Amino acid sequence: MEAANPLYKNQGIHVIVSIFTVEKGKTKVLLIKRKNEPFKNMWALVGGSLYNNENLDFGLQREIMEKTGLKNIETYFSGIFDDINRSPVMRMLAISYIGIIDNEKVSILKDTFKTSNAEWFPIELVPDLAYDHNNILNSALNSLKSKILTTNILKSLFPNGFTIPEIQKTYESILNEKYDRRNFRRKLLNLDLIYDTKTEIKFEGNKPAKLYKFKD
Amino acid sequence: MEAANPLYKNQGIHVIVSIFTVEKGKTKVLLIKRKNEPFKNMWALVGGSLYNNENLDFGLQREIMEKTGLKNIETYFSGIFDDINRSPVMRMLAISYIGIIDNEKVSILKDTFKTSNAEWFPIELVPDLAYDHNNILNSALNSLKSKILTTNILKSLFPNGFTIPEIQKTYESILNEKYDRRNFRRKLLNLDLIYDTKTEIKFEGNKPAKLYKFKD
DNA sequence: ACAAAAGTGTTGACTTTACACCCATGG
DNA sequence: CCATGGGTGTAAAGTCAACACTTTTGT
Repeated sequence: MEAANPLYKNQGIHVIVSIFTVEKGKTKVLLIKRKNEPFKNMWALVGGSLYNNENLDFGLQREIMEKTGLKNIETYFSGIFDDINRSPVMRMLAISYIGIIDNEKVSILKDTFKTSNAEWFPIELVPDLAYDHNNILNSALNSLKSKILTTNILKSLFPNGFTIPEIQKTYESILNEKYDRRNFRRKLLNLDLIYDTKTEIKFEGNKPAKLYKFKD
Repeated sequence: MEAANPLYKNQGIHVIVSIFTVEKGKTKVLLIKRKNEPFKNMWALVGGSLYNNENLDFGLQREIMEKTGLKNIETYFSGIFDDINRSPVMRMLAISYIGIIDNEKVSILKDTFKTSNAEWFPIELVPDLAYDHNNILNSALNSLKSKILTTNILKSLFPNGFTIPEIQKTYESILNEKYDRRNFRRKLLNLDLIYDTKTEIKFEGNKPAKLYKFKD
């Protein structure tokens, strides 16, 4: 059925995801280079237009797949962007999500039907992006900071588990803070988000560390 | 400009608000009775379809005005409802908000172009609602409960200020809890959301109470 | 002077912070 | 046996929960 009132027509929904990783103490975000108008040849966050037969998560996963080749990325709601003119094509509402993955464990398609490149950018080196994606990314980064303190969002970064000193570095990278080793461990354990796998990981020349995993 | 891909067409956005009040220890929600299809003659939350030339807040305020006569209601984001078939007419995404006002200080239009009635319903006596509005209301109530603990959302209930014992009853009504008077006062003051107006309110036969207001 | 509701302070329990020592490994 | 980084405990400070008495007003 078609909408009668012309004011109801020509509206669409963008689903956008800021996919983060943490590498050597740097928080990075995955950007793709657009092949098509509008904003042809500009860098952009991953995402695109929702189809009218998709719910939000389904459409977002399709867009992630189409533009990066990645499958089953866990995403978390971040915010809504409703500027009337945020797209030059037609009125598009953007619904923004965040995700986080280990960039060394995945391979990203650099060339797809709609993209001509894909790169991880350290967040302080992000260029001018298509649409209002710089804004969206900014707010996504804030969401990331608050989510790692209360949810198991980092699970996707450590699918095989992690040691406490290892994940502490990740927290410190994302939040730009330093924490006391002993108190950090206690606090993280008290959050009841992780459990001891009762296995140990050996490093070169150091005492082996306990391996933990996030609960579901 | 029209979207090319038919999957991009026929999508719309509902802006929906659960407007609450608290009266004699009861949390109530404002419902309107629909005059038109779909869901003709059913009760529903306030809201409707966003126009393509409106941002979310503007569209929401217009809908509130059209269906209740109320102006300038402060609203807070609550959630998104993306079921593909949540509207029988076409694919509609719903963006849900909450608001809270003093029902004794406003007058609600009972008959408008699109509504044939409007009533405050105690939340435990809410009937079957149009669309997925029962779901939306449920989640809105949870948002309300968490927002009163961290934001000044109750400001709109007490535009002229409040005494601590008075607002404590409101907290207790919404959260269904009882609190110690002394600890409640200390906690609320520590949140840094309110300030002492240095005036007092006299009640019949009681010690006068200090008047506080929410900060902006 | 009494009833009704408002205002205030203290103690113990718990949580959070700061901080120092011992342990396991590889070289 | 030494260097590196991992693991743990404790004391002091701060926060939160429980609780009782005093104040102001109208009658």
